[in-house]
Amino acid sequence: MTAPESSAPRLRGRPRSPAADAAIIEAALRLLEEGASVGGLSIEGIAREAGVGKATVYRRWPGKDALMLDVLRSLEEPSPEPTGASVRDDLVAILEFMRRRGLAKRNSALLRSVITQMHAHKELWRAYDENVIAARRASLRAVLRRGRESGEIRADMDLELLADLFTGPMLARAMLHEWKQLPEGLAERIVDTVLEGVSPRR
Amino acid sequence: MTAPESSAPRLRGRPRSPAADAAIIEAALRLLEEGASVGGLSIEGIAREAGVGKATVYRRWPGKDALMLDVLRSLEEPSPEPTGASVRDDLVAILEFMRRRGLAKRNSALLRSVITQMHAHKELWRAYDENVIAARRASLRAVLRRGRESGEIRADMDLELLADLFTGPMLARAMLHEWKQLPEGLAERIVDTVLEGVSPRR
DNA sequence: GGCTTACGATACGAGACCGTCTCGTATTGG
DNA sequence: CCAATACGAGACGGTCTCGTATCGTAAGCC
Repeated sequence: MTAPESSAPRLRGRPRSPAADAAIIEAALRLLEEGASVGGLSIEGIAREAGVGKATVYRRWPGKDALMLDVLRSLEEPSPEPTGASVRDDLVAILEFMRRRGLAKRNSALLRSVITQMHAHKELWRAYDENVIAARRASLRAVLRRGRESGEIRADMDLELLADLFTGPMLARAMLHEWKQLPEGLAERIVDTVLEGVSPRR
Repeated sequence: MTAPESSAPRLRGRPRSPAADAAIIEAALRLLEEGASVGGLSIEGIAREAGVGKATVYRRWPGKDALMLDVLRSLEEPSPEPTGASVRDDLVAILEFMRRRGLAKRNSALLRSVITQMHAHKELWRAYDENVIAARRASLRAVLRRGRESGEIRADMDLELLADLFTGPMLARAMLHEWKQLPEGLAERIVDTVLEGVSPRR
């Protein structure tokens, strides 16, 4: 998954076990899923859950922050390329991607914990923000801009606000009432409603 | 502010100091503002910050969870009564109320921490959810229902989805990019855009 | 086989916090 | 004055985690 170290390929002696790498990250994810907070995680607990010595963790990461960053990175999947068919379909695809991520259960409980716990360690959050969120947001903005040029979206709209109008409802629902699952077709309904508006008789 | 005990008015001996009540809750809020996570708060730390003995805290609350609940309650303000002028104005009023709460700085940093940290202690979250969020949601739903009856809102809309469409953007923005403040007029812009839709030429 | 490094396990001292308890003092009612 | 309770401060034994170090063993390279 994630190789904490890529430089200086030591050849002497026994190589580090990739299995341990994976076991550690898996254990951290498992604990987070079970409701542990980022602040409540301990290296000691993670090592125990992973069936691994503490030293094996410290050999790979200098501390909890660095480990957490790799844990987050392990969740990343490439976001979908806009097909370009129509702006409406691209927006649906992006929201549907979010929905599936939220449903993944792994992320559902996790994103909540992460997003806010992160703010405590400002550096961690900045790293996550720049590496992950910024990319997604840029992709979304590109789609919106295209829609404005093609006439599918009113020309006077603030792109920043638009982005929140589309993604906000999905995010809020995922973060606030997790268990009320994100139902099939939610992405389409959000996109179409925001596009067409809530008032009657257009 | 919040009286942890209201029954059994002990008359014997020295009465409990209301100043201590307030100091403890204030201290907890101060620590949360400074970025501490709910999980990271300690009774010991709160007592220290409040300039109060630990026993004084334990005399009032049995543990951290009960204390946290009162800390949250101390943030509550009555949500605005719908004026009934128009559904559009009522929606703006509700969102504007959310915006001001988010700006309060006290809540901004805090709500983030709370909303997700809470999920760890499921009971705490349920209590907060039932006591606070449910009431606001019911008020919002009533406004939406009224709008549907008065014809300001299309009849085929799912109220649950509508609620998320209006509140989601505000919530998401407050939770994700705190520092980018919630600008003046955001409530109006969200409401009007969702009502009228994003597509051009209605 | 010999060298080197990683492995799981565990011991270690340091330190934070827990919840209870005990100080000596302060503040009420009777 | 006296009994009762609250106060701030902090001692106490206990648990947990920290980050480091040291076991004996395992797995690669030469």
